[in-house]
Amino acid sequence: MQLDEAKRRFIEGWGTLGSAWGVSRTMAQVHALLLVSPGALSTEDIMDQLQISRGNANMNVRALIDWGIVRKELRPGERREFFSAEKDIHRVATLILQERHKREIAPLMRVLGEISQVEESPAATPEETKAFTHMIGSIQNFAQFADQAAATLIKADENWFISTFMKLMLPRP
Amino acid sequence: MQLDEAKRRFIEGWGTLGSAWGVSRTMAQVHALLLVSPGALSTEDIMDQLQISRGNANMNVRALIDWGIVRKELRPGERREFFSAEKDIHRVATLILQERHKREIAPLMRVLGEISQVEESPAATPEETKAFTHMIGSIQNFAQFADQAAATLIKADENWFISTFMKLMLPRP
DNA sequence: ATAAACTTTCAATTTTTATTGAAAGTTTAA
DNA sequence: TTAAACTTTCAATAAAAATTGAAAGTTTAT
Repeated sequence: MQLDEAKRRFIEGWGTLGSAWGVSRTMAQVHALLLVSPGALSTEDIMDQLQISRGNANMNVRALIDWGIVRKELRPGERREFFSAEKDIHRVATLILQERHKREIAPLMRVLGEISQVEESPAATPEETKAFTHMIGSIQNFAQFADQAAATLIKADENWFISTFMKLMLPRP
Repeated sequence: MQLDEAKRRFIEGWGTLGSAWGVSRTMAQVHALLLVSPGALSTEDIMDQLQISRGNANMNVRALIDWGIVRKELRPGERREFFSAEKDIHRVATLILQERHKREIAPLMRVLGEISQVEESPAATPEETKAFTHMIGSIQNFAQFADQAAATLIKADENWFISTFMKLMLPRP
């Protein structure tokens, strides 16, 4: 397979993965394009390569910068902006995790905290209330654990020794 | 807060979380409703409580059954079907993880494996090709590690001792 | 065999989300 | 200050996804 074809397939695959996980297809494709481009690209480059409009390219690049996984790059003597993706995959994972935590997990945790304060009332049996608070509590515990574990493990994978050690030690999923 | 209000808020919050992670809002809401309902519900119950059509309720319940997190329940002497959610949150997490792996991660990994076979060609510099295969390789490694770690950690959290131990030992994210 | 009680399907419709493109805004150089 | 070279915005439009509801299909009891 030629490099161009391989890049095309990566962009397509990354876009598909993104849309399955709630990231717009185009945003994921812009990210993929920047990931596999050796140098920084201009808005026009992105428009050309992905066949999208200027507005669309601009919005999605801006969103990626918001996520912290794409950087503006200014070149002396050039007026337009160039963009490049963070290439360290562990850093990408960390940044995405942080952002999703902030945007989606934290708000849910707040709601869980509030509704776990549910009061006993004549309208519901004590058993029903207890079952509910138990359910909410176990979701809270699990989310907190998963959250912490994810961040820790990304750090762990950055270290070759721990990574290799764990791959040997952990049973297959 | 009354139990009903708390349940309503949970259903809303779970629906919002779902839609941010690529699960349809309604599917997540049906799941949430079943999670906080002590007994099994009929299609009609779901329609009433979430104010959705019969077709919609049926499709989403079926999808949840496909995911393995909702079960049909048949009652002797009743013709219609009742549905109940898996209440063990660790099992829910495991099943969701398995399904998402199968549907979204595995196909991407297949693509990554194929495109990592990219050949040297006159159209690209060896450096460019090497940078590409390095990028793809690090995504492959990371995905494999994360996958394995996630499954292992869910199992770990099922065990109170390990869970508590790790919470003490792992640094904060 | 028929009817009643359900479940499933799917074409039409509605709702939501993404995209366009042109106008408005900004920065730089002369 | 003006013009050129860009970037950003946003109302209109297009595309995608979810939803409805009625018809078709299925199962069970008689």
